[in-house]
Amino acid sequence: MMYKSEEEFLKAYNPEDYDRLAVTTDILILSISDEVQSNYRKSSKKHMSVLLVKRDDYPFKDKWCLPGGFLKVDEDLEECPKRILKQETGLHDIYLEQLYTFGSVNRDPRMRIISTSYMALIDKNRLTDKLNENTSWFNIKYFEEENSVLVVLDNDKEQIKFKIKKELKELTTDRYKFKIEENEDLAFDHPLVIWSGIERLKNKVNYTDVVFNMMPELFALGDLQQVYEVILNKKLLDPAFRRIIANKVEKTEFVQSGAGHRPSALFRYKKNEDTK
Amino acid sequence: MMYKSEEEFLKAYNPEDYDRLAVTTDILILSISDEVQSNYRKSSKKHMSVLLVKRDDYPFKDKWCLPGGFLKVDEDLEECPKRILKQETGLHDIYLEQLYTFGSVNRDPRMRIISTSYMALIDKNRLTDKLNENTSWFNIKYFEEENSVLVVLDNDKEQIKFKIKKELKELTTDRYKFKIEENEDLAFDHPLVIWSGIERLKNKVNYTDVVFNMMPELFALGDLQQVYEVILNKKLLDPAFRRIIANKVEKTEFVQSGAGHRPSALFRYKKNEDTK
DNA sequence: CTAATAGTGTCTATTAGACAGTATGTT
DNA sequence: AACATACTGTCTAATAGACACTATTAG
Repeated sequence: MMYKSEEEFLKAYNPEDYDRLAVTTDILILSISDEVQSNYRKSSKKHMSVLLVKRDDYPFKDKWCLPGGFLKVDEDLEECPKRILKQETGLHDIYLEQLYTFGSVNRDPRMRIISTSYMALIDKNRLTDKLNENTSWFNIKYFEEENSVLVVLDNDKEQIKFKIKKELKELTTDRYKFKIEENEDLAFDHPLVIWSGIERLKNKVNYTDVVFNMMPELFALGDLQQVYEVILNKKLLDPAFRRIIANKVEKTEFVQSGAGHRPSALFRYKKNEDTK
Repeated sequence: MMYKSEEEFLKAYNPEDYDRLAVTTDILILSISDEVQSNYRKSSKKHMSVLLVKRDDYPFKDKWCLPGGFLKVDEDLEECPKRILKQETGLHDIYLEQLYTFGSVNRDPRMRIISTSYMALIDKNRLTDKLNENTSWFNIKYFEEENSVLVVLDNDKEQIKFKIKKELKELTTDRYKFKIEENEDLAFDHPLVIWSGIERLKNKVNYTDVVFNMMPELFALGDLQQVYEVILNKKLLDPAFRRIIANKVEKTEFVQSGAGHRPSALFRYKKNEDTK
């Protein structure tokens, strides 16, 4: 059919002619948690941690899932995760990055739902409000094997495990696509979202400064190094690490003492002026 | 409201209670084109090129845009770009990767539309069918400045220019987010899609083997190098280039001769067995 | 022979990895 | 003094950049 003008076209256009579907966003909120050691002289052990919500309604009633919600028609797509984030943590102005959009036909039993996932990186110290009920931080550990990863989440009371299979994509790529191999405890396709986010963070850590979104204003280099280590899941050598981050941080006049050993100087993030 | 069972919940669930919105996908189809030189001894000059479609209806009537279409309710999200790709090029089994999901409230005058963009990489030699009418390949050139990029597309008859502004994201990242600064000729937010794709490809070229999706079965290393050069938009040094790709290709018994200079050996892509 | 690209050898500069050492706090 | 971490010096290995050279074809 041909129309004479855009106005005429739009007047004749009827959204009701199309099938119903909905868009939601899910947010992978990541942070770093400290585990206090029994021996007062040892430094605290760090973990990555993720904020999960226990579903109190169908579908997936009583399972854990990522915070998320329906997109409103009058709200930009990126506003949706910001709104949910504010609701769950009380924080705004935090680092947020789009991860991936999932849209298999049967991912939600209610109706056809397309879900865009986001990753948020926060510094837990900024959390002042109490967490909502049904909400809890889970420490993340992951064990990579040849073609799969086992991810273990725990919050002292409960443990959640899932396994992701890495399948080499057809054709010529060395990138993986993922499939859920085992999952008992998490709702929807959220294991995929969690693992996509971890992979993304692992990569990004090497060529961006995103980590500093998870750090407090002032920090010791040893702590910073530990954060890199838990994200990358491997030990780093001190001198190499310090060389690499040298131009990303600046020393302050403050020190952190009282831990039974040489006090560490406190640093702050310094934006690198020479952007190549 | 509380329900006794999942069945009961789903029975009471009414999709009609929610506002209408639609999901579309747009595909950035990239390939490499050769420009034959006047001097028979000079090798052909290569360009990246993108497939565009001229809109024959409102909105944006008579403007160029990326191929795309509405997601059907009974179709997985990734099936949608595959279907459109088949329709536009006659090809299936081609490299496809999700880029980004755009969802500003007013990106489409018809109704609320969320659009997931994909990037497809193809080897033009595989194209046997004639292109649809209203469809054309445009060569891509881009000029990067301090905080912006000028992208110029042309297909001999028409030239399309747009300018993207790179804004440093708030907070601590060195990644950019983009904004359209100038655009006369392209529909929707497609300049953003095109530039996101080019950036993605530029990065990926360094740590994956995606380029080989744009190469024929057999190719000369000089040609391969030129493809890297047009993607990265800079000259590479021969020895360095050959060192880097050495373990990604294998020499065949074939050569390419008849060009007024030393014939080049033909290589084929070789998957690297040691995946670290 | 000439123009043009194909392909290699090798030196240098830069960066990453490894290890051993010194420094300095608390109990 | 003992422990634990903070921080540095320096050697070595690996990688990237640069340049100059040799090789081989059609006309």
